[in-house]
Amino acid sequence: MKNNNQKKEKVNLFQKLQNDLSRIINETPPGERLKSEPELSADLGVSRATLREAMRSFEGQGLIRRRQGVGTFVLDRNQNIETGLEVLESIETLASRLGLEVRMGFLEVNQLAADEAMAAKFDLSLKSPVNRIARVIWISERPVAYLIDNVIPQVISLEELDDTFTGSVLDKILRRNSPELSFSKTTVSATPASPAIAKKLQLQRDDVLLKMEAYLYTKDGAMIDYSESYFIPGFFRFQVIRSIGNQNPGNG
Amino acid sequence: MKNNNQKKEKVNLFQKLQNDLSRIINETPPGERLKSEPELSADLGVSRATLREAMRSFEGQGLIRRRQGVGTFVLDRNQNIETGLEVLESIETLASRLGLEVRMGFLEVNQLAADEAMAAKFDLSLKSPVNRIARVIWISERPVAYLIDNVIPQVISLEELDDTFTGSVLDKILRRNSPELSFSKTTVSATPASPAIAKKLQLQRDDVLLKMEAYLYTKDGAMIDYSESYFIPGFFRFQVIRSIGNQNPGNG
DNA sequence: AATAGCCTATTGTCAGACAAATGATTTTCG
DNA sequence: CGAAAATCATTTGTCTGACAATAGGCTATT
Repeated sequence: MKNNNQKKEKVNLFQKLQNDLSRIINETPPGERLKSEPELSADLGVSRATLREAMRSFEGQGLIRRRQGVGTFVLDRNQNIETGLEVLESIETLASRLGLEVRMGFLEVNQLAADEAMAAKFDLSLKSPVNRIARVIWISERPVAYLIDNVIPQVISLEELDDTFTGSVLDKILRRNSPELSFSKTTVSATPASPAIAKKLQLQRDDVLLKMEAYLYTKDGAMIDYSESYFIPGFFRFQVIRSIGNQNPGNG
Repeated sequence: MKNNNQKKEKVNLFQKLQNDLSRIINETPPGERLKSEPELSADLGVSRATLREAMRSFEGQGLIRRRQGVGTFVLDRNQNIETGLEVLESIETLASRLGLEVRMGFLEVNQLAADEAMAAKFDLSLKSPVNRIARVIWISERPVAYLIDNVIPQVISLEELDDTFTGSVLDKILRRNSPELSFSKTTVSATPASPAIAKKLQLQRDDVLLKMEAYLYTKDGAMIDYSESYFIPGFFRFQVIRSIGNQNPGNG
């Protein structure tokens, strides 16, 4: 009996591979070549086929460039956070995937009573309690984003927001795997910085911000989190693949 | 005399596979299962390993969900897309779909020589001609957007931009159905209005604009149009559905 | 010195095999 | 008979080894 796999943990091999490969890519200076695929697969203990799936995934994220006959090269990320909008992930998860060092500043947690607008969003009655979690995200000693989550206490109570809280409501819900999430409906816009936000982000008032409003839904169809996010444009590039719609069949 | 923009017949196998697979996914109703990987790879004429690289790429975009022992399923990515970003359409088509009356002002058409940045985008040589089409969009007697298309002359020549031209490069290409389009890679950002654009949109300088940069690709994988679009935020709200990444393996 | 051809390293693709997970089916047994 | 256990078929996950295609460097020839 040939057994080349002594022990396989329950964790997803592919995810572990993605982490390892992500680390290697991040540790490699932009423009440099990675080791060859046979070498890497040997180093990482996976087959070349599996490694190539991960490579393809990173290529799709614009982190590497593969050239047949030459090698695989690390692209210059230019300290930009560039990500697809199709999949929702926390900025902390995104940053660690990109090898950027982020830290959180100015965590503010309040419980407030729902005003009319908020009550309507959550389909709650007026003055129901809503937990508001606001934070500033720093990258390389500069504030780059301001994020506000409004979440109903049934999903995240104030007691849960202890030392272990990283700041990301999304990550917390995902980690405990309850409730099961389905999708987020996000609206993209632009806005001048209000005085309050400008101060937090060390900007001038009315400087330009990219704004996203997101409604997070569970598989039951309940809306459990309404967030407003403000990004300094220079640091963030959000991508989306737009497919070609059904053409007008009338014209042939 | 050597224009290397002509595509070799031997197009990227992976790109072709992505197109085929994309069509299959789009034709499959959400929630339905795709054929098994061995079947699909046989249908599409590629090996299972290559197919799986493409699958991984689509999984990363949140289009499908794969479950070991069960199959691969098409996710429901458009619960409600009204002005969603998922599908590319011209602003003229969008407006007519919404019953808005739009008109075009300030159509400007130039031919310019590609500078370094533009040449790199199109993979052309320096100073190759590029046609630039800029226009202002008006809705209800107010300018609301400024759109710039840069397109290679092989796709749209200056002679084609006659009276019948509505202003939309996208619509023109779609109407004549050549070349066949595949998708657009769009980046969303925010920017203050430059003096030139502010004047065209009747704004103050440094007023906030939503900016989109889009690269339009044909089914051959060639990039044929690079566009910059500036929208006044109050008039546009772009939505996108973001699915939850599969953080938890094999847990139905 | 310039050029054409060869060599080698690297990614691209393939075929086949087995492992692991899942849901349906059949068997076992109280 | 009914429920639990075992079995089976299907499907994705991963591995192995091989060959093709490409690019860049090296060498021999002119």
